[in-house]
Amino acid sequence: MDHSGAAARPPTVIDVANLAGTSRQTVSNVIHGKAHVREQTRKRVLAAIAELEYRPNVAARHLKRRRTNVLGVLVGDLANPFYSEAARHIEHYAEQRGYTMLLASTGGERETEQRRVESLIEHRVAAVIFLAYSSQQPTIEYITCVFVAGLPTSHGVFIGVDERKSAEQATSFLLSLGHRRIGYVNTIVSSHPDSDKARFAGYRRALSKAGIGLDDALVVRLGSGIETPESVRQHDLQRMLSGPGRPTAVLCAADYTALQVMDCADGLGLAIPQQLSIVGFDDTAYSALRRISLTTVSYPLREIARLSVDAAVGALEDSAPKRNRILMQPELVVRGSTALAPTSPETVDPPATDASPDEQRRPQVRRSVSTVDTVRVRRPRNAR
Amino acid sequence: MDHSGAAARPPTVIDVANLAGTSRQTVSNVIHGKAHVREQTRKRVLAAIAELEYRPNVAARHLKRRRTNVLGVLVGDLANPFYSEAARHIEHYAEQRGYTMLLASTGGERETEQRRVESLIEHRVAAVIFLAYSSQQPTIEYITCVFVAGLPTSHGVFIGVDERKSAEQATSFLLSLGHRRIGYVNTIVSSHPDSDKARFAGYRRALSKAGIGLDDALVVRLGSGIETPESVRQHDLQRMLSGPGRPTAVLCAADYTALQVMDCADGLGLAIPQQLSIVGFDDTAYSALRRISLTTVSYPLREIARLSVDAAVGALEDSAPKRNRILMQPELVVRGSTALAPTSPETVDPPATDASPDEQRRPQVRRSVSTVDTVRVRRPRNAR
DNA sequence: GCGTTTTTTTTGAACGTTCAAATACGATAT
DNA sequence: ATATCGTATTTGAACGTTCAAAAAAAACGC
Repeated sequence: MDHSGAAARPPTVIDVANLAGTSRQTVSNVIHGKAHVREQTRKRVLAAIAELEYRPNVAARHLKRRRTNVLGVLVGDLANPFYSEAARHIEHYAEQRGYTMLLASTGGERETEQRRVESLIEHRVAAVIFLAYSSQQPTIEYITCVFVAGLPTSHGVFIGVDERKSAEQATSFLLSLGHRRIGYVNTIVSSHPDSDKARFAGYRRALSKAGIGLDDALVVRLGSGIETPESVRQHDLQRMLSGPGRPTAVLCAADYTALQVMDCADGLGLAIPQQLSIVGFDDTAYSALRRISLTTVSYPLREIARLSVDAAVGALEDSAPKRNRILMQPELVVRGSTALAPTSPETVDPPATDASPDEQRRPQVRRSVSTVDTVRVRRPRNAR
Repeated sequence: MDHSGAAARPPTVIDVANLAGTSRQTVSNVIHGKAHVREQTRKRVLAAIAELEYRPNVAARHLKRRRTNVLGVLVGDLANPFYSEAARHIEHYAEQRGYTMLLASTGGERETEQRRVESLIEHRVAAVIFLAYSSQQPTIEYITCVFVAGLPTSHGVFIGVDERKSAEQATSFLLSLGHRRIGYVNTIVSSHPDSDKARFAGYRRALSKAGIGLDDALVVRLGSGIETPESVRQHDLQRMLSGPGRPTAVLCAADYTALQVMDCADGLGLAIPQQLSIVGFDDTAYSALRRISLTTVSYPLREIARLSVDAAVGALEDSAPKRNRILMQPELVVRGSTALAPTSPETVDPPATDASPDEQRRPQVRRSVSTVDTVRVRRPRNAR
């Protein structure tokens, strides 16, 4: 099987054809199982393919067919498990549909994003799935777009969750636990400015419904990456958590961010959840670890991945236009990072929760069953 | 700027040439800044490019030039931060050198790996960086290979760390803390069978040097993924950790695995590090979190990423042959997941460490300074 | 055996780019 | 004015594949 004599360049259909004693097109036909090919010929061609270890050149195929089987995927930060897990699922579903995933990450920087998108376009990806992007997107007329973050747009398919509502429900849950000073921590590497806004809007709305005004001192925007713990932004977080009017609970725009907050609290010696409740967004694998046990808004990540691939491939292959807005409902997974607010003047009316306070306080216990409905039931009791 | 009248197909050099009133080649020349192009012409071409939002078709370029600027990267499991962080760095360095990253993950399955490699070949990637692969690799003559896992091979560049030595040193460190029953937990989705073997060999060697035999009951191979905590393999782990002859320390082949072990211990109510010391491999971002505070063998991940891109690009662009074996020395980062072994008959001679036992026991304290050298100094005192 | 249909195979052209060679253009020198 | 040279630009061909159409081979009917 050693063809060291041959030039170090990959064999082509013509090489295969020559070896099989036939022509280009016949080889092509065998590969695609299309036209009528005599069984005898087919065998010879297959043998030649195996012999030469021939693999079709997808670039040449693309050129002639004028479309690729590549799905571009744009994520924010691969270090964030939300994105890496999403990428993993997308790769899986894409392959199932006969597509290859071309992954690119923005790192949360506008310029990087632009370059990466350019690169995807240069590769003429058939579609781009945007899991993270700035609002300022170059118009790509000839590329199918699927947006997973942000807000429903006019062009392209949108698949997402109701961010505002989710944040509102998560905040309401904290309110129902008696928290009145609830902080909000965001990250720089976010999926989309609009997602940020929507989540923040939900947070604000829940507060205002409870008659609580927005306190800017409780809002922090974090730098990216766990690995840069001493960034400037991190100091803002420390100040927020250690100041005199520090919050008793914090809503984080991502689990990844929640981990930073949790770590910061650990550093400050704040007990979680006794002194500080934390709620995240995403429900990444780490949040389920007993040590972390993060209460979080769970996103149906696998489903989102499947739907976005479906949407992309569907838009490419089906003539029938699909519905271009899919809105999913995330659910709140209650774990050990949240508890009743420490007794304070504001907490006049401690709500009767279905779990005993003792159970609420033990971080080890994992109660990942409570859903959005639970929150809904609870909110009216307190939102006054 | 709206060209809705034009066909929904990307503009080509010819479109640009027509608009600029010049020819294909001149456009090409402008793009590559090569030949003599009159300033006046150059401007017109650039204007046309901007006007049409032209982007070169890399597939066509590839076809003509007979090589791509794409680096294939094969990882094990994107959910494992080791791989996702590596991918992130590789993407960065690749872009710096003018290359695009085409990421593929094996999921630890032989068949998936094979399909993904096929896909990389079909895309005619200029090189493949193997961060995870089975020993059984198809011979790819016309593709540059860089191996980051496994053992130095005859073909391709090898960049790695001395796995055996690292594992030996980590084990020795545990021995120096007085541990005698030291478990070993591996994962299915590993970088390479040989890496596994090397690490395990190091573990065994350290044990045998200390006069301790191998106890099969202390060796477990875990299923993949944190998200499947109740897998069959997980039960093996539980049994190992809760059995009568349970270990006082465990060496894990990856941080990702160590987290599973840690979580399992938490579930069993085993105090870390008082009742169980844990050492991992990789030093991913999560291991530095105070809640985790995992003692681990730190890999110079960014450096490895940079070197592998350098090696790949170097092999492609330089005529001079580079050294094809780079072996790096990882360092042991001592954090809170390890402590002196609980007093037992075997621990006759507790070593005098430079940290007080009290400090050793507090998980919150991060002492990430100790390196391999520290271990070296300590080992002789105890290894008798 | 010969025209006709059906099946199988081959050939030419094209996808968008770049290399190599050819040509046009301008200027300078003769 | 013409040869000469350097600069600027264009043209033809090719990369490896597939589409469309042509051609060849085989099968069929009478």
